[in-house]
Amino acid sequence: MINITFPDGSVRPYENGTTAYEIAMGISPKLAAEVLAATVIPASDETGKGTVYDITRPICEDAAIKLHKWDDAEAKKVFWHSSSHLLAQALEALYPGVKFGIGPAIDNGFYYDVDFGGHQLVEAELKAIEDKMIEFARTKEEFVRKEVSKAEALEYFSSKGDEYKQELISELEDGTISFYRNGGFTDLCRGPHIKDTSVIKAVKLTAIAGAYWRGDETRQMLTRIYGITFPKKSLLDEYLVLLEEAKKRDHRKIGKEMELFAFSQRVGQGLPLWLPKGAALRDRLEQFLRKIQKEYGYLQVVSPHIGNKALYVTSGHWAKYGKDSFRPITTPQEGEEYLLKPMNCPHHCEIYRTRPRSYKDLPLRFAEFGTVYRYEQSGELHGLTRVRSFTQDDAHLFCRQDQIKEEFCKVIDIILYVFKTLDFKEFTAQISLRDKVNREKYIGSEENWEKAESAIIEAAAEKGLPTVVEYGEAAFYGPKLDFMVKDAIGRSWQLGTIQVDYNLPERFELEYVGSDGGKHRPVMIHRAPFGSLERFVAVLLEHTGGKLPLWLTPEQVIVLPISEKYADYANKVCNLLNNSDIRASIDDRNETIGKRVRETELKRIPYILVVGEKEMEAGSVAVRKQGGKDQGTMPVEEFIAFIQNEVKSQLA
RNA sequence: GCCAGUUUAGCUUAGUCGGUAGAGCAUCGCAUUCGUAACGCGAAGGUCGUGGGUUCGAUUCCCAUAGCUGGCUCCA
Repeated sequence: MINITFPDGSVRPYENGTTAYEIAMGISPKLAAEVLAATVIPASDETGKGTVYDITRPICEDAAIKLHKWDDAEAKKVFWHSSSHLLAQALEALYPGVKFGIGPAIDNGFYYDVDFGGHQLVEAELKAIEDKMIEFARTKEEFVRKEVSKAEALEYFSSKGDEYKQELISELEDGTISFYRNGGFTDLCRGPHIKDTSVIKAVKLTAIAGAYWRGDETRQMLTRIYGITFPKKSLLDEYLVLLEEAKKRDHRKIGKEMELFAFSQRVGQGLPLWLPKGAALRDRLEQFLRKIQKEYGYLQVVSPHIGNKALYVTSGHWAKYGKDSFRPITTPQEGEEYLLKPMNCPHHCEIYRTRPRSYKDLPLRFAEFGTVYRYEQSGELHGLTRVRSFTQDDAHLFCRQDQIKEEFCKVIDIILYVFKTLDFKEFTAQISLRDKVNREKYIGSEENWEKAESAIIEAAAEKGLPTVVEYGEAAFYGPKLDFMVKDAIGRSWQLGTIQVDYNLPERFELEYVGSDGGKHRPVMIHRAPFGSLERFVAVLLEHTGGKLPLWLTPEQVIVLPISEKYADYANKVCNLLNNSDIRASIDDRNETIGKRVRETELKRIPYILVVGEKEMEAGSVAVRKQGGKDQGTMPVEEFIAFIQNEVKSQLA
């Protein structure tokens, strides 16, 4: 007998070799039908993390168990991974001779990389594949696990002629290899899987894309088929609705509708043009940050858009990124070369060097809304989130070793204030450290890296941030802390970043005179709460669906006179608002009030003031809030105070 | 950069199995002077992304090229 501990702490005895499915059955058949996977934490497991098991896999020692239903991430992962096998099974039935790469579960579904030989898969074929998957799912095929030897595994796939699987197997250790079979399809797989295919009720293949074998651009391009499956048809429908909602919130669409920014083929790929309303929006965001940064002791600086190549040779960026950047700008002077600035830090280092610095000067915080230019690969460009010209809300903090943590904490405070003001309620902080093994790409000493990494970890802990640690995600010059926010419909975006840098001060030979009279090297911290204005505006538009907070939105109020007769009064109201720094305009076009209200709503303007006979006589306005909420009629002065209060409360 | 798809009026789009294109919104004119999500009538607007090729004839077929989209790789 073995003892199984349940999440509520209760312990029950079971026969050795019992399965999660049998345990669930013992509780209720309904539960057993819904359980897709189980986390089993054997008493001997010192990490306490346990392993996700197939529900049919025997449990052979005392263990804690957690049964996973669809709502758990673990269950979804197993479900989708199994679905990728179902996809492969369907593909093998429909396209005999196809070869398979890998087919994992991802955040939203799964994919399988497939080599179709000479065949070019087109989207029209997906429907037939979906139907075949459903057909197989209904036959209730069990996922059967089988341990195989390395030789056996190689033999199977070489007879099948699948060189991709053979390559994968050749890298595995003998004795750790397992196959899973569903119906007539057998795949190399570590598992775990769902019990059988019958729980897969709804299938949607979402996209076809090219993907390099093993992510290596020098190797074979495989066809990647993306899909998602659900245990209920209604869940698929909900998912499709969410996709529609995401489409509606696309910042590229909203940016066009709200006339914020545009692109021109003639200006060039990835070079956004900010239209008047968008430029004003940026300006408001800049002022917002300037104000708080001033409170935190930042000093605003300005640096040119180009810099001598020598500057980037010194910084090391030329060696690392030179070949993939915009080409150097030449001059009439033989041998003279300049680069469009790809970052602001080297310039700020030179600003630091303009005079000898004392330990009393530190920390020194140089801030700049600095526009930088990077030659991103053409296929990588996307709306405002990935462009070739963008403006960083950049700052570099030069400080003493003992000040790092405090400076870090202060930056975290600024970032949290930004998130709060812009209503990003959910976020996590990702601590990016060096790769655990492969360390030759990092510049700087082991000792300095250790110090930097622990400073970040401590600061994050002190501020109580929800954190995840990622190894191998650090920049080449230092570890970093990145903030990932969740938007209103649950998608994750990377925003603010804080990075420690022991490298540039070294390269630029930055120094300060300490209290001991000796020369010391300052530490540099890069930070950008928005990341870039472009990216931030994009995320903000997707987060809010274009319904920006009142303080930020391009047009706050529109005044609609019922007819021409009240246009003069409407103008008067509009002027009063403008004089009180409220962004108001008038729409006195010869259109019905209904039509103008509709158009104003579609333009996402927060307040509509309707004025006619009654309002003109009383010196009042009839207030309608975005979405049709009638706020009643009030004197103009009262409305002005009302708006000013709302703005003030949003910025508090 | 790589794979695939896509590009028709300012915007959203229909369409032509090869015979030079049709709509809604926006714009302009007329009518209307209106009380909270589309009043009516009329007009104008397109060398169908660009350059080649095939053809009696190309927006449609083929090739090249650019932009865009979805992925891959990349992201200082």
